[in-house]
Amino acid sequence: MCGRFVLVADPNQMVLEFGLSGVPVVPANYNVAPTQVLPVILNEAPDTVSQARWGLMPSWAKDLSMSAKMINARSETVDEKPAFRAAFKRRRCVIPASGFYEWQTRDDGKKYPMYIHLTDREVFGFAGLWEVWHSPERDDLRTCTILTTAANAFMKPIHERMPVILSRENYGDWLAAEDVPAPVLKPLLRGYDPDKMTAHEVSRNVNRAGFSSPDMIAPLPSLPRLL
DNA sequence: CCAGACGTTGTT
DNA sequence: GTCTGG
DNA sequence: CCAGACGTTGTT
DNA sequence: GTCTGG
Repeated sequence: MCGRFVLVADPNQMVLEFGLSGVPVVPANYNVAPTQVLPVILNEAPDTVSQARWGLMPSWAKDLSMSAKMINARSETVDEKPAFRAAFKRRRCVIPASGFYEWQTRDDGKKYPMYIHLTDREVFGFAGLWEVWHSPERDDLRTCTILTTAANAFMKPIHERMPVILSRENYGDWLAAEDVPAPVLKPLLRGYDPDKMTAHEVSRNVNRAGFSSPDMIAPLPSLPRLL
C-alpha cells in the first residue's frame, strides 16, 4: 500500500523527468497524506503540473467521506471495480514523488516507518487515476488515487504491497489521452526493479499527518543512545 | 422491483 | 472495534 | 498511512 | 452510474 509519501524535487529535474513545458512550483513536502492537495500530471494536460486531492471521488459519490477510502487502487482489479474503471479508461495521471513510507510490522507487533526511494534519481512518478467531482457548494474538485501492486523482492521484507512506480519510458503510454485497451496498460503496472531501490528506518514523527520536516527522511540511529 | 454498496490493507 | 479527518 | 473520536443536554 | 442482494 502507499498511504504517505515525500515530494521534494528540484523544479528543473521535474521538467526533465516528466517532459514539462514550464518550470513548476512544487513546495517541498516530507509528509504527503491522504486528503491533501498535491501536484499531479494529468493525461488531460501531460506537459503541465495540475493539482488534485488525494482520495478519488467516483463521479456518483455524494459527499467527500467517500474520498478517504479511495487513496489506493489495486492494479490487478482496477479495470473492473466500479469505483475505478471509468477513470482507468480515460483519466490516468502520474503523481511525482521522491520517495514513500511503508510501516513494517515487526515481531513485537509494533509498526516501524521506513523511507523508501530510488538510488539513481531524485524524482519519479507513481501510476495514478483522477476524477473531477462536481461539488454541490464549492468549485469542481479534481481527485486522485495511487495504484498498488504486489511487493517486489526489495519490498517483501518490509510490506506485502507497494505503489506502482512507472519506468520513465512508460509515462507516455500511461498518459495517453485516448482510451487504451486494458491489456496494453496493465503490463505497465508492475513492481519496480528491486536493485534500484533503497530504504532506511525513520522517526515515528512521520506518523502524525500534517507535519512535514526534513528530519522525517533522516536515517534513524540504529541503536538508542544510552547516556 | 427497490436498497445499498461502490475500497484497500492486514489479520484471523 | 470502527469511522472520520488530515 | 496514522491519530483521534466515538454522545447528549444544557449552559456560557 | 451500475451492480448485487433481497
